[in-house]
Amino acid sequence: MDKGKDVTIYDLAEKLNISVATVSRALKDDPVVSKKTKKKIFELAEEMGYRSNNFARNLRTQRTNTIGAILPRLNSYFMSTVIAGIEHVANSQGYNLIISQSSESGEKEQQCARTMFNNRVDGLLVSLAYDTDTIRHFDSFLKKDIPVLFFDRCAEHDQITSVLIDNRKAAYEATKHLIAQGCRRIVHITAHTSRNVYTERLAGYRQALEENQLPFDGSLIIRNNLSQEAGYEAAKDILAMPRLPDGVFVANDNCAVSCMLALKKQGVSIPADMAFVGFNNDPVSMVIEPNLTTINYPGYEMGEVAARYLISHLMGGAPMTATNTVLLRSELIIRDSSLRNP
Amino acid sequence: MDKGKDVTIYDLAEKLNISVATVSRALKDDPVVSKKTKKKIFELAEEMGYRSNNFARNLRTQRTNTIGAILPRLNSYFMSTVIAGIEHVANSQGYNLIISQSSESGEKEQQCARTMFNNRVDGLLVSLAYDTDTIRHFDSFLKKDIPVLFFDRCAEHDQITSVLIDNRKAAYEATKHLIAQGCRRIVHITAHTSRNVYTERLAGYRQALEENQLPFDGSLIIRNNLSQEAGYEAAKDILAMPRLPDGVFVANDNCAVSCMLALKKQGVSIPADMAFVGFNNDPVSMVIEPNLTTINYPGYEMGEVAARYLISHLMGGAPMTATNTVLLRSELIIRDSSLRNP
DNA sequence: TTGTATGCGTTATCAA
DNA sequence: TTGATAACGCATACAA
Repeated sequence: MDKGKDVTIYDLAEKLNISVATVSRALKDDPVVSKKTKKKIFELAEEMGYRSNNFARNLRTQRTNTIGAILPRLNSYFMSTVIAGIEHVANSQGYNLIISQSSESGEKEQQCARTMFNNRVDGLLVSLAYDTDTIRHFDSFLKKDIPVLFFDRCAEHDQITSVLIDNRKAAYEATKHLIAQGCRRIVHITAHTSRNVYTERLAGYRQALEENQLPFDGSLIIRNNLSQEAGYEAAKDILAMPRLPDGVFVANDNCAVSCMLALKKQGVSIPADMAFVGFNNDPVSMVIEPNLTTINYPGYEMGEVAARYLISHLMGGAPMTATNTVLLRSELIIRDSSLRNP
Repeated sequence: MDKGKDVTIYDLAEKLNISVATVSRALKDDPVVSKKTKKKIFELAEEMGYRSNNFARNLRTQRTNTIGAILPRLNSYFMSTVIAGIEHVANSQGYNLIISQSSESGEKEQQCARTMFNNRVDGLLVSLAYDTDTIRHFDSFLKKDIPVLFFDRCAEHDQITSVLIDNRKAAYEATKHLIAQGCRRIVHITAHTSRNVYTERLAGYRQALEENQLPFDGSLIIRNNLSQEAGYEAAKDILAMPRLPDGVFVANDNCAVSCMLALKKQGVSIPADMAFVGFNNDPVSMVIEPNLTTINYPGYEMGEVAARYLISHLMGGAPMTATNTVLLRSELIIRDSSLRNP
């Protein structure tokens, strides 16, 4: 048990008086090596505390066994849940995971991509930043046939598969539900961006209005960054409206919750005066009173699916280009914040 | 712009009719290379889309420029905040971050450690799992002088520095506050483990009782896994007590919040009947009504400090063995859940 | 200031 | 079934 130096296959080979080639093969569990030698080698490796050198292997094989993930932020409930799912799959498949966050900045996202590229990840999982307006920074990957996969915050690209839910449909269901509860003037709070998830949700909202012969009123759309603080601001905006709305559909639970709190403080009764629906099924939706009706967004599953998909491709499975989009199931969870006739 | 093949320093050298050694040195910005040649090399590198091969370099230098992080779980508010802090520092210092989760299992933690070891991380950040009872799985790192650093969930070890808050003191303050609010029978909900953070909090709780001549009553200690579900169960336990408590100090906001919800549903008035204090300053503490008094636990800062500490050591800074413990400031945030005489 | 030559630990291609 | 050996791309000791 030497302290400083690492044990290599040369050490093993020398000690057993065989060639490094055989040792290498044995360690890979190559069936061509005889059981006997294999056993000898394994035992000695164990005894000498051998560990394979990944760099040398990577250098040789030109693969890293590492997948990269670029996320807009790490410290949100949804994203951390997704990461947990990704990590779980990656780890169980023997892949390493390297993670970085774009902090919702397109510029930072490009940096992250470059770093991932230089680290030669075998594949890349990405959820786009708020203000990413071009996805050319992934071209270098595609050019080298390194698969890239978007999840949640996606963009159209014919070489990149997207894993997401049907945001339009989910928003449609949410809005329809509010209408069914008697709402006629429904505010929609969404992000100030053209990121797919938000435009789709807006589209679903509009569709539900139209199908129910309700006019679309642009003054009922509030755009902000969907943070907690933004929720308080939104409440002010709502209270300042010449005619108060009777329903609010928010593209994010966090923002919905703080908005509800602010409105409640001003004497607004929920759901009687205003019914609320959020998005994500964040744990806070169960803490706010009344509990928030929301869209269940399976973050953990999304992480698992995305990672599994990427890895199975890396392991020589189905080509990615075949499928353009993988849609996960989501569902409306009805709670008290929107139930007017219980 | 060849598609398949990577550009190497050999390509650059050949094209410029100089040696690879010079190219290598120039790319490292070695001052020994003349400005002129350096410029030529940089320009060509840019033009040909050269990117350095980290494996080759790592293989050569025996360093990876990567730090590993093992966390009990990724999908909790606190932990994801810590990760964000770690990632921020690592990234800005040019270090890669590889992450894995032990899922609160000591066994899985050992696996993670082994993987990190095989990936030859330059340093390791660890927050221990619930049921980790030995830390021998980090010996292999220490033997090779790979620095290991604990944060939040720590264990005593004379070669491992710990970054944490003064849990005992924080719990002491929390309990003292409840006593000052008139509480005399204070329940403490904590984890079913001997992990430092929980034993320390319990110790702080006891100390506050003793200093105020209140008897310690083991039947007032509720142990569970501090999850949301556990909070509901804890509420049942509390309501089943022969004599109801008048204060509750929970080692975790999430659990506190669900416990409060369950108690409220049963007609318990908070803080009048029972005052509540949580731990962590999780966002839900601001959503629950009344808002939860809690200990502010600076997760992001903790991540930053831990990462910075490790990296500065790696870059040849202060040796880690000098400092045993880095204590971060925490503070009691008083909100309505514990304020009896407003 | 630049060049030569070697080793880092594996894997893969031959040949035996 | 095994062995010898050439890459893989880079960094550095030594020489020039």
